[in-house]
Amino acid sequence: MTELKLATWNINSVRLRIETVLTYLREHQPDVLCLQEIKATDDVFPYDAFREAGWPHIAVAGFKGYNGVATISRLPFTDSGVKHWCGREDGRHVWVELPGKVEVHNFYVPAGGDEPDPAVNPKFEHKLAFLSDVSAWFSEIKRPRAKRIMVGDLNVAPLENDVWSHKQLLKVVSHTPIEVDAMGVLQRSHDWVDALRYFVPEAEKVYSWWSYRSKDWEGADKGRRLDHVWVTPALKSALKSAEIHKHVRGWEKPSDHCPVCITLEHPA
DNA sequence: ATGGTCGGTGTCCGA
Repeated sequence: MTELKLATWNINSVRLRIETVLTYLREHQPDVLCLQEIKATDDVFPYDAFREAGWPHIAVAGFKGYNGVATISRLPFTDSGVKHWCGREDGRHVWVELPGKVEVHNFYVPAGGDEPDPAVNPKFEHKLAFLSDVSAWFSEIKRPRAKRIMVGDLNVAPLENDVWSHKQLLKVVSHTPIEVDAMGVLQRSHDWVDALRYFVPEAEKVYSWWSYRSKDWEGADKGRRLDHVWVTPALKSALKSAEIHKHVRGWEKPSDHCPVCITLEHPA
């Protein structure tokens, strides 16, 4: 393996958008694609479509109707598994190990509902507990030279220029100080490097999600960066590029998220 | 301006 190309994408129903995903795979040729919100159980996941397209290695943590994550790959897995969080088996984390002992953790963090107060909103309480539990786990398994990648719809836009208006979103779930703090704890739990911001200056606005509730998503450009790719320090020097594939948001019948993609050099 | 639009366990719920 000389180069590893890995993308993450909240697809908002893998069955409805299977042709869209295949088009993306053919166009961008990632070795590994991590999907979130597949909205499918394991038994109805479209395995054959991915196998026939050339991505035969698939790990799924499915769930009926909501959530669900899947990692599809051209490279075989040397190990894989599903982890459950907060006492629920709700399809929010699947992990795989690639040749060269590179672990890829694919997450769908709870969105958290509308009210950013854990005392009155159980969904927000769940989101904070989820981030806290994952942080504690990464702190436990942390090893200085571990080659790990964490990706997914983390449902937090941590930096001022990860949202269209920092001031107007301070009380909007995804950008509140309490979530941004929780994400900071998570990021420090394994000294994660934010791959996109490794290449894009913090002063530059960059988004991966634009609401469906906008007549003109591109013109209004009221986006947020909710989708992330993080790598451990051992992989930092291997980072070659990170891109947001914004044009995909403009395709027909799009997901409200677009893919985020990184290229790593010689990760094995 | 507190609406708006999606998808699926579809005529409500979660995003």
